Amino acid sequence: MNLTNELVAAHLEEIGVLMRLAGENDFRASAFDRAARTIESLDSPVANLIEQQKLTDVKGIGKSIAEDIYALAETGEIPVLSDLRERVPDDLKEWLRISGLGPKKIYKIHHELGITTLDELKEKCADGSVAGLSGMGKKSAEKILKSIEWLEQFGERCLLNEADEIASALYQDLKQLSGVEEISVAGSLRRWKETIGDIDILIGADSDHASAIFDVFTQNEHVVEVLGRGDTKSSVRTDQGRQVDLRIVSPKEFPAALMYFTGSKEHNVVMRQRARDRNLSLNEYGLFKLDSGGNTDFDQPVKYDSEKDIYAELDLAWVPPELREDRGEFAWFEKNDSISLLEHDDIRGVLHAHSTWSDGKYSVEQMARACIERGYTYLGLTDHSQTAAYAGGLKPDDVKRQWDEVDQINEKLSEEGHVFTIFKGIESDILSNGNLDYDDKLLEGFDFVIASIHSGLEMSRDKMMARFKAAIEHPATRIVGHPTGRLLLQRGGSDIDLNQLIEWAAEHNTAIEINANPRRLDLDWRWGQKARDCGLQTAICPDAHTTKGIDDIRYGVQIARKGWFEKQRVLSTYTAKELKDWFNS
DNA sequence: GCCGTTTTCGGCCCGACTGTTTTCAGTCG
Repeated sequence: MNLTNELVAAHLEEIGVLMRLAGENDFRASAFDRAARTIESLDSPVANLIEQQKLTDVKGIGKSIAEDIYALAETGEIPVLSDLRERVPDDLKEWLRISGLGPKKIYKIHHELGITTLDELKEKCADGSVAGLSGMGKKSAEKILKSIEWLEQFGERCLLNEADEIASALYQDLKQLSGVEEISVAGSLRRWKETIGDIDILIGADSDHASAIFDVFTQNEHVVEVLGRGDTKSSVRTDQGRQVDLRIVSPKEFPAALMYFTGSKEHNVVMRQRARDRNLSLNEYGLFKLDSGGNTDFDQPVKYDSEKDIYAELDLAWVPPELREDRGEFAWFEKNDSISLLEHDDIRGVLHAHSTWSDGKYSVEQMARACIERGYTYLGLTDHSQTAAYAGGLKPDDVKRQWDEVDQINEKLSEEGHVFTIFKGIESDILSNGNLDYDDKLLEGFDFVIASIHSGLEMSRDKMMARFKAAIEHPATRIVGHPTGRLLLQRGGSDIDLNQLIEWAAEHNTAIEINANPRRLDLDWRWGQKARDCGLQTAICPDAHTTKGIDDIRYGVQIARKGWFEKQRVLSTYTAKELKDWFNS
């Protein structure tokens, strides 16, 4: 059995979840969580470690979990998981998504009322059975019902752009209030995760202003429900179904609080452990010495003025928020003062955009002018190829007419004094046999080809990889488009071996795009370390179908940063001349 | 379940808030 890292991680993670639901020791469950994340972020195949019987060399994998993985490799299953699956109904996992319900309460409700489905849970909340359980009450039952309603209407998470819009509006609203000395978005939005659950906003203000600030927050026009309100924290639900948490701390404590509320949880756990190792305690108010009993001594604070100071106390350089995922940042920032990551201003041009020739909404000229307005110096036009009939893909004759039009517009723009180039590209379908979508002669005429899969996404892993291999080996292919084909919150991607794909692409001097459309963000940032090790090139591709779609580049830049991409490995930072040379290299 | 140059056993990150309680467990981030 060929075990992938993702598959092993998924098994371990499921054990962790089911253990909690089965009411078992939380630390034990956490050990499986940690092991899952470790395996997932390995940049070599776990299969090698299995073969060499070296699993326990990996930190966080002990004898017991190693044996579980060996069992998985040999028999295809893990006894402890099989056992858990029998004991814990699958439906209960769904309940974890309900806010206010954790493993303990789920365990209690399931056991004492003998129910497993979401519908049964709704019934028992409505008829008073849940309220009758010890430790639960009428309010708990109401909260559960309400939370299920929200969940069914809006889902658990939203796309990055939606969260970004909600947060920006609230940020603007709060920023100007009197007493607000510091304000920042925190949480997963500050870390630019690809999807967002709750939105976190942090304010530094003296406590006598807090009440007035919370008043404005809870009375914002988009707020439909106030979920909670204390002296330092308030949570609301907006009309788009998102929960927003606002924390107010004193300006002095702002840096520590910002670090704390930015997370990730995993990053914070390591930070606190590092503090403990240095006889300190880290919390949202700062760093403190430990007293003789090993407890936080709030009378002995360590002075700091910024996040940077706090990292420095723990022998680390400042970690950009995007990298705070406990995926290698500690090793890096122990040894290095900083990291050179792609910046927004580095982007010089737009690669991957559609026009009215296929399924875009604007003409080539309109798209080009929109790029110019935004200060970009080239447009890599890539309409769909002929097989994408649903998207108005170009027949060979269309291609030649489009080339003529591009020549004319290039000339016209040049006459107007613009230093701007439209590159003749195509987003060629990778057919099921791995061929590109035109004959070689026509393909040669393009400045560059983005090769993407749009159909047959469900093929087996082996067949998908054979398709990609053939496409990458084709001399015309310069960029691989949205490799997994996932649509965030809608459908998962194809089953492919991304580690292998990255190796192949890097070997053939072919780039893999970071599709910047917030529904895709594919290549996923989690493969950033592998890409870095292989020297893979990428491009920030808005996949724009409208002029406004060009602005999605900003999400792509953030994801590239999150994937540890530096400027030199991003084609979109090249000048038109450099890019042309690279296309022909 | 994992880990350890103070430890092979006994820890494992920490505080706010809520709802249920009369002192705290569970959830959340």
